[in-house]
Amino acid sequence: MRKQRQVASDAGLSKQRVVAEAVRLADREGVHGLSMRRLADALGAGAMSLYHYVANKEELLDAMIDVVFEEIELPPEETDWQSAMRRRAISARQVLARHPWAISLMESRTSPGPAHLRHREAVTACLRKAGFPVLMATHAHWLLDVYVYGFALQAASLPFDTADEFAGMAEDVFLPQLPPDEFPYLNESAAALVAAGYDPAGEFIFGLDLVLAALEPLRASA
Amino acid sequence: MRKQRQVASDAGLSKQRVVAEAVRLADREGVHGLSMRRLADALGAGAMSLYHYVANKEELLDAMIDVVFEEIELPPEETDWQSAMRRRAISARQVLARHPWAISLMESRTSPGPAHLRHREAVTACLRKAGFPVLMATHAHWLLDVYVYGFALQAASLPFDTADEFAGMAEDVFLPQLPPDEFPYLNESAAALVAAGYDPAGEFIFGLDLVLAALEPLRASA
DNA sequence: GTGTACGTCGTACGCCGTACTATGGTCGTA
DNA sequence: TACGACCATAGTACGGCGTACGACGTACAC
Repeated sequence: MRKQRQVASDAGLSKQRVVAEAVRLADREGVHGLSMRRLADALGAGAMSLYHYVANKEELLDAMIDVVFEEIELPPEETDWQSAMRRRAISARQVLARHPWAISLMESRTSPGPAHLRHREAVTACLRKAGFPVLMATHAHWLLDVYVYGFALQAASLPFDTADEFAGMAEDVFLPQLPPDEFPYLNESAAALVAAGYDPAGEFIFGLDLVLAALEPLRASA
Repeated sequence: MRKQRQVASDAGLSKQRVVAEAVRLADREGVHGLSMRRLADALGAGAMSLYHYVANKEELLDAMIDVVFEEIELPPEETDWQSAMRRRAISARQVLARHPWAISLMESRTSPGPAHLRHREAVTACLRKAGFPVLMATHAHWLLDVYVYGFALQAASLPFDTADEFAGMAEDVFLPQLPPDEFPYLNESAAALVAAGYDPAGEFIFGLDLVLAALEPLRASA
């Protein structure tokens, strides 16, 4: 019988369990709150035990990113390319909103994991089958990724998440910092945004559809 | 007379000097290489002396980001909106390529500095004067920023910078990891990309012009 | 002259990632 | 059943981090 631990599910460690708990911890406390010691505590283990499942923290972070990619829906095969790309982009945005730490990790992870590669292959396949010439498919893929990750990056850097939070912060924080004579246009747009309501999902769709439409003409030029 | 220090330019510290040296250090060693001690060493000072110019490291990072925004060209006023946005976007890409650490900092900096605000005001002004309705200007501004920062984010996560480096890594690293039967499309596009040559500046212009053209129709609908 | 305020310093504390070493339980084989 | 090998786990320790604290020189106002 195993020694009693402070965690209910004490079914022994495994790389999968370690990585999953790391993701949960990062979701809860942000990437700054993720340390090997705290992760080990959360697993009811000693700090050094983790190093039997990951070579070092870098490898742990790589594995966490790949978990994120596993959560992103692959482009469905049975529809037109725009719907397929739309689906996977929306899924990606949701996943990245759920795991905001992932964006800050992307910049420093250079070698893609298996789920990431599978994802890239599926997206490239979808674009090629839709009639994009090889290099155009590369451009389109790149642009779509830029959009998805760029959006997530900007969204993560905003100190609010909902329309209400935005309205509250606009009144209490932003507008007081923006003298109307020095920043007339920012005042105008902040006021308009408060009136209209800030809607991240809608904002995402707006730009996404613009990008998808802009890519359409590049398709038949094979 | 001041005590002799290990650094040539020993004209006394100041917040500006501290921040400038921090930027230089981050350029040279990356954001991981930037510690208060190393920064103090580079300035020929003790670690704690820095805390008379910045409240804590967070404030230092905020100030560094604002220095980056100072370097980005404001949209010129005398041309059409597309040329103006093009200029400032290209400038932003160059600046972010020069300071790759800036992108990883953006995600965690939530309150914009003065240069950042001035920049936002200028961009918003340019779009409004070009005839974008208030909310459309917001959408356009957001989309352009998504593109610029998203591009920089992706570029920073690539382990190569030039066409030659890419070609070398493709042969030595990427293709060996991609069994052709499992990843046929990625193989195809990697080969095509090696043949065509990877060109980050060109890739940036390609997507930028696509986005600018897509935004044009939103302009007159006031 | 002398008080005061400020720039700078060394030191200390509690974190971090992780190298090294020890330990105890499990299991294949005799 | 006994033993030896293995391996998951734990303990300790080291160097580096951000930074709180208090002491030291000295420039300047009176």
